[in-house]
Amino acid sequence: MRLTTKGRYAVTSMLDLALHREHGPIPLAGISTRQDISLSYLEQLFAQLRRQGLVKSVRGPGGGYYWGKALDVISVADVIEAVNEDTDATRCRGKGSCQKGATCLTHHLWTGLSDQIREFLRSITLADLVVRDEIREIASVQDKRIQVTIDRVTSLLHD
Amino acid sequence: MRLTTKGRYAVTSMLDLALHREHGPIPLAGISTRQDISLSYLEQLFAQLRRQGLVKSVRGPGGGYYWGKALDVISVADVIEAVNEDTDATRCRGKGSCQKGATCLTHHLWTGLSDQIREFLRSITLADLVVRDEIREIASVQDKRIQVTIDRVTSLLHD
DNA sequence: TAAAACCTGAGTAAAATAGTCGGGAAATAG
DNA sequence: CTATTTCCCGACTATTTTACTCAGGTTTTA
Repeated sequence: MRLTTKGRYAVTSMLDLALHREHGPIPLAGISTRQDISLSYLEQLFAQLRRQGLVKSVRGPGGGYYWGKALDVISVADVIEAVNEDTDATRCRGKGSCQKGATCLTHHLWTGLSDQIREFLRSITLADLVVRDEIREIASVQDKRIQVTIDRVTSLLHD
Repeated sequence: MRLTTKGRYAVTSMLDLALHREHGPIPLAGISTRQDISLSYLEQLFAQLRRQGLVKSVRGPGGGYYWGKALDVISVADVIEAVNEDTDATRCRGKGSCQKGATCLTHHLWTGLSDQIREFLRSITLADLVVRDEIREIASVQDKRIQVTIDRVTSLLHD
């Protein structure tokens, strides 16, 4: 289990998806605009999320992504692990054969600690995050801001 | 809060230090041999640990490092943060001014989540890890293996 | 049939990781 | 006092990861 910005992007994107779920499939272009993440990078992240079954996709106009499981079944740990494809954390890949055949201190220590962190992050689901008021409010502000931008561009086009 | 191999090296080293604390100051050369981490890299890590007051040093022969605080006061989070000098996790450095002045979703989500992870890792101290039997046992095996190597080299020198 | 969306693979600049190298400075054992 | 042991420091470097871009697809619907 590693914690990096890549995982953060993935969690943020999944949360954006969850917050807009009433609008049907969500196109990546929208997430890209709202969360300021490049479209191509999002495509790569979602390809991994899709392989793990965390999201499903619909192609063509009106298409986009939607959650592949119930929100209270998708944990933060699931999302992070989906994009972080684990480089072995223990050098010995759990075989206990690092350091010339002997089991290393790192092995037991870090696998144990890593398991605890994973368990902790597994206990937090997307559903937990969505119900938080602060987050709902920010999402609403983001939506409004983008609507204003769209309106402005639209009016310019009609001048 | 990030979780990488760098932090793991630091935690492992601090634990090695803790396990050998009855031998007085522990030279980095010993940790390097036991944990298979390059001496120069250890020096860099311990320079950061020393700046954070997690370890103290004694120079000259018989010198080495020892813990700078009681083991039950040093948490895993302390050690990881000491070597990970935080690259801002939120892009806006906690100012809430990311994304053209508005507060981003990432900001609240990740700072909150990051705080929870930090709190969790802060609750685990080096003292907690030291008392675990598996770890004590592995350390003992490591010590024996190294003694055998030393004996072998010594006998070769006297042939 | 055109456009909107997903999909794929290859490439790439910047950053972080995981070191190396070379030379110190302080302390102590002999 | 001098050799050795240890910490100390800064610069350099190879590799990997991150965070993208680009150039093309394919699928589906209006």
